[in-house]
Amino acid sequence: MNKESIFRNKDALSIKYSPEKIYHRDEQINALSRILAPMLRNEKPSNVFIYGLTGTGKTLVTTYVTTNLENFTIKHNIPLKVLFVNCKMKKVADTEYRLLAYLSSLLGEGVPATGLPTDEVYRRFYSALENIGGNVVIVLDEIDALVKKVGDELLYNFTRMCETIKDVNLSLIGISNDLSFMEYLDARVKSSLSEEEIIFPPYNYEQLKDILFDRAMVAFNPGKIDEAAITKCAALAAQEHGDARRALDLLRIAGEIAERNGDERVVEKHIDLAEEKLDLDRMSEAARVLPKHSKIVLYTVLCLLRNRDKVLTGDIQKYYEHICEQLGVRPLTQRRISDIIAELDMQGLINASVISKGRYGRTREITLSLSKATHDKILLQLKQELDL
DNA sequence: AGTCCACAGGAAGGGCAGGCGA
DNA sequence: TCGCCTGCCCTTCCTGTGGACT
Repeated sequence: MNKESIFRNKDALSIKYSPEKIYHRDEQINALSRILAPMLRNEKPSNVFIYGLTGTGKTLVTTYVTTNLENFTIKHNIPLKVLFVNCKMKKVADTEYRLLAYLSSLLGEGVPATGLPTDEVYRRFYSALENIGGNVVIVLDEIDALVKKVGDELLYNFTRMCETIKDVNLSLIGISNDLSFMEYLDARVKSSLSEEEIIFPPYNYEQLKDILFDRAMVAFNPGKIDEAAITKCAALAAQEHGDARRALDLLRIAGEIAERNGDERVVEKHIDLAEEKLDLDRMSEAARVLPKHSKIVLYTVLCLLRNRDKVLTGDIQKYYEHICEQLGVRPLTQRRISDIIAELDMQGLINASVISKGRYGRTREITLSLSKATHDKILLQLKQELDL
């Protein structure tokens, strides 16, 4: 209690924090503002498609612009409603039905979590929209995840809705991490959704430094963090496609580690420790919430990769069945295991790539990119969770 | 040039749970 | 309570495929 804390305002390093100044995104802010401006004259704006890798400020800029827009319209008495949805939110907006139900609830129209036919949910959503009237902006964050899961028919319906609905200026903002995502779409959806496109390039080292120094000023007490630690953070994040979110996480965790160790200030060493911890935490949490059979498959992969650097689907299948026998559970079929491996790959828990071994068949080659310590800890965690 | 392996991955559908409305 | 709907997990059946081998 007597010691001065390292942090002054830790929230400044979280993703929920909206900084006073957004660095190196003036171009994108202006572009989005110009696109949405027609709403201020009660005219329908274009739909917008926003691309950029994780941690490039897409969501930050979008919320910044829409919040300012809302504040302005409240002052000038212009009807505007902004609906923000993260399509990756499990059990909330990851299917067509749930997304519509969630949007309807934001508009004040209750829709049960399941049970209704989809056309009825659409009908309720339409009527909620028409009741609200005026200007409505729907922001679909991580839209690529949704489309990959449920197809593009939903977007087709949405874009049709933009054109047909009465008395409402409806505009869609789609945000995606995946640059190739547009290729999956139906041509009509593509042209309608991307009337306007805004691209968020990755931050470079210098830009990340500006952002981190700015946030560190707010987050840490004076003299509690080394300049070298911040530049190291920026350098690490710049290597990883300029992900500002990761850089901020690193800084926050480094601060926490320093505080816990009772150190005076945050130095480079703490950043290294933070990087290790970040990897472990991400893996550990992802592994913890996996369904049972996915856990067994992950456990299998970790076991097999303890003394070699790659495994194939067939090896996993055999060992998986062996573990299932040990546990006394009925093993799933190869078809399902193939999907589970693909799911684990999608989540970044393993790296799987399809390769051909000529006359020895086509298969997936699975590797890991974990430190030895993380590997062992996750293996142990799964072993305990599975009761092995 | 043709064969053939060991899967990948699409399609269809079963079965169960959760929920609504009559 | 019953009929119906969606979501989810899974199986079965099937076709497709890259490239080493013959």
